[in-house]
Amino acid sequence: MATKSRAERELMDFDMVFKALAHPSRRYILTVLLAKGDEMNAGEIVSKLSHKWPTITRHLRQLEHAGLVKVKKVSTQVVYHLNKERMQSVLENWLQFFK
Amino acid sequence: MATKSRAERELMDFDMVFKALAHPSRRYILTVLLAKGDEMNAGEIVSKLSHKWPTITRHLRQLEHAGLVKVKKVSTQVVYHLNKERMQSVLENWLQFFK
DNA sequence: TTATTATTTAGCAATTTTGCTAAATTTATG
DNA sequence: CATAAATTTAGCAAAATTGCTAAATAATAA
Repeated sequence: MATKSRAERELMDFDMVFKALAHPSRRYILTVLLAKGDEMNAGEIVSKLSHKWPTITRHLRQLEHAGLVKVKKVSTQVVYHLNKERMQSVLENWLQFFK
Repeated sequence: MATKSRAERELMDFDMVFKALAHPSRRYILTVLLAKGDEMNAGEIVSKLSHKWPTITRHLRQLEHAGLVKVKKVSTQVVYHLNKERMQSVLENWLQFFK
């Protein structure tokens, strides 16, 4: 029961990714990462938005959960970078249905 | 002040479309329309989901607002059909950024 | 005109999401 | 070890979303 079929996994992908993309701040974070050459630490991202750090931390976790950003820790800093391939593949899979 | 720039309109498109796609029932409605050869009236759509009519009416309105479905009245019936082109164009525009 | 069918609107309760402040955690540095 | 810097977690209040029932509307049929 722990294993999921390909179709089930695809449904979960759609769910996580579309939920992540539903909020303007999260979409904005993605475009900021894109503009900055796709690698920024949390503090830099926070400085680009008008919300408090904990709020943005949570948005970042949702993006991470959706697989749209990847994270690595560098001493005390947390570096985020875009996962463009994931964005492409999940949305293309969805669009495929409508072709 | 009433006119919006191309960029502003694109931002609104992203907002409406991604919000519409965020809920699994709404995505499901779109795939049901697709499977049925993309034209169904409200009652048929309702019969394919496990929610009450007013709930689904509201989901349909959100899809319409996002431009993902088009609506026409045929006497007492309301016929919905997919706007595949809109789905394609808005999502492709978004994906374009990440290429 | 009345009744019927198809659908939407109103309005409310439950749930989820968002944003905040304050406190905790983690790693490096003096 | 104590402090500082970067970030997350806890927990709460406000706002948004979802689903429901009951009532309203619109077009057609009897």
